[in-house]
Amino acid sequence: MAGAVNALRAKRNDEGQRLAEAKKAGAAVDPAIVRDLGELRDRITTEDAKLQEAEGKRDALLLLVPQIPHGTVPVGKDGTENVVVREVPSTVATVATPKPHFEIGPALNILDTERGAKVAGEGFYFLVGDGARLEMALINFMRETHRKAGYTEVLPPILISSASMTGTGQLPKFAEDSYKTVLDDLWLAPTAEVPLTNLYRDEVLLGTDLPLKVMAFTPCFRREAGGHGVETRGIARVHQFNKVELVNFVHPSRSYAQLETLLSEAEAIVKALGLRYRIVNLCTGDLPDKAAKCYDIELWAPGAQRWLEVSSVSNFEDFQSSRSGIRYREQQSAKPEFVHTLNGSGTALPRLLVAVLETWQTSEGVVEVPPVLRTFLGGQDHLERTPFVGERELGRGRRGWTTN
RNA sequence: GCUGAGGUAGCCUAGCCCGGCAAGGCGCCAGCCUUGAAAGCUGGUGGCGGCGACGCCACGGGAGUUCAAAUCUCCCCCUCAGCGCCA
Repeated sequence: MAGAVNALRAKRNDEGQRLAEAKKAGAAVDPAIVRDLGELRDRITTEDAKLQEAEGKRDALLLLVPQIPHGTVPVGKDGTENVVVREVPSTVATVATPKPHFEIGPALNILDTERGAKVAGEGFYFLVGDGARLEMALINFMRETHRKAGYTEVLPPILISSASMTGTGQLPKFAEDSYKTVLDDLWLAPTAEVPLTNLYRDEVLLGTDLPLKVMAFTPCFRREAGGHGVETRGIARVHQFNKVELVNFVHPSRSYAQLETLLSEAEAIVKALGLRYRIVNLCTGDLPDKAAKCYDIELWAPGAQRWLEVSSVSNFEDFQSSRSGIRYREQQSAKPEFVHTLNGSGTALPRLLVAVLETWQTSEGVVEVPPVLRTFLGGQDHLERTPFVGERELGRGRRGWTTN
């Protein structure tokens, strides 16, 4: 079909050229030829319209085709058949009856979900005082760790065009999972993966650029439609959270070796914090459509008695690069080929914060600061309670009316 | 947001007024030359299809006029300058 239109166009170009030359030579223009060419144009227009329509349908379908899982992905129907690759115990002595973060946080007044709901609604919260400082310390510890591992830090846009959302696979399938602005065609990034991967959209990288490692700390926004119940208690599942994201652009022949490296880079964070964690190889039934292979890092929250996913480390092969036109060329004469894109959270707050609070509590109302974070908290070795504020806190914070 | 000027190959630029195969430079690659290098010379250097000769597509994006559009018309996007607004 494409070939037929091509041939018609070839004829038009050829005849048109002859007409131009004849005209230049001063010959009279034969009206019959002009009429024939007009008819030819109309045929091209109608044939091309058919072709465009067919190609449009094909492309829309192709966007829905999932990535084929890698051979090392276990076959399974859902999350229950994921394979735990390894589990690493905490290096911190646990208290007899650890409390969940949603009790520790309010007791120290470093976490305020009630006022979060007041200001923005269900699924939003405030970190206050040392809660905010601990989160920033975690972020800065991660940024420094990854910078030393060779990452270039980026502060990206977090409002994202539809084209970029399509390039990384958020659209068309997951539109209802993201927030969209009303007056503009802009989406709130659900993850820094979107701006970071689209950094080099529609570009050809040099073979010597690879592997290219970029990271970004950003807020992330997710509607989490339908996700309510016991799992949403506290801040393990919220609409806005911070995350340090790692993205790699890799030569296809090295992407699976790089996946292991990326996993170890994300793992280094939770290990340094002394947390109990496990690595899970997602089975075919639980694997996201865009990923060819994906490891989850899950943290143990001793207070809530739950595993919390803090990182997904994935190889997308050319799923994203083909949608977003990210290619590389080995040498000038070579054709450009699609790179492989990988990404991993390195890692997501606030679940990391949850695990730190629950793991590092030493006794009633006391949370120690993990040693690796102390330089980021002015040398402080435990969290201070934030003074309670306002009438609603009477009776909790041992404050009262002024008495003079 | 307003006014004006712009968007041409990896980069820089000509062509646009006046429609008829996108010219040149830089950079890069290869070859020649050279003890080696530089310089110089020759060739190559957008995408898709084809084993290939070759063909089609491509001048920010889209629509239109025309036998024929980088060139004319309309809509949109982006960049820059000035003005306005603003953390």
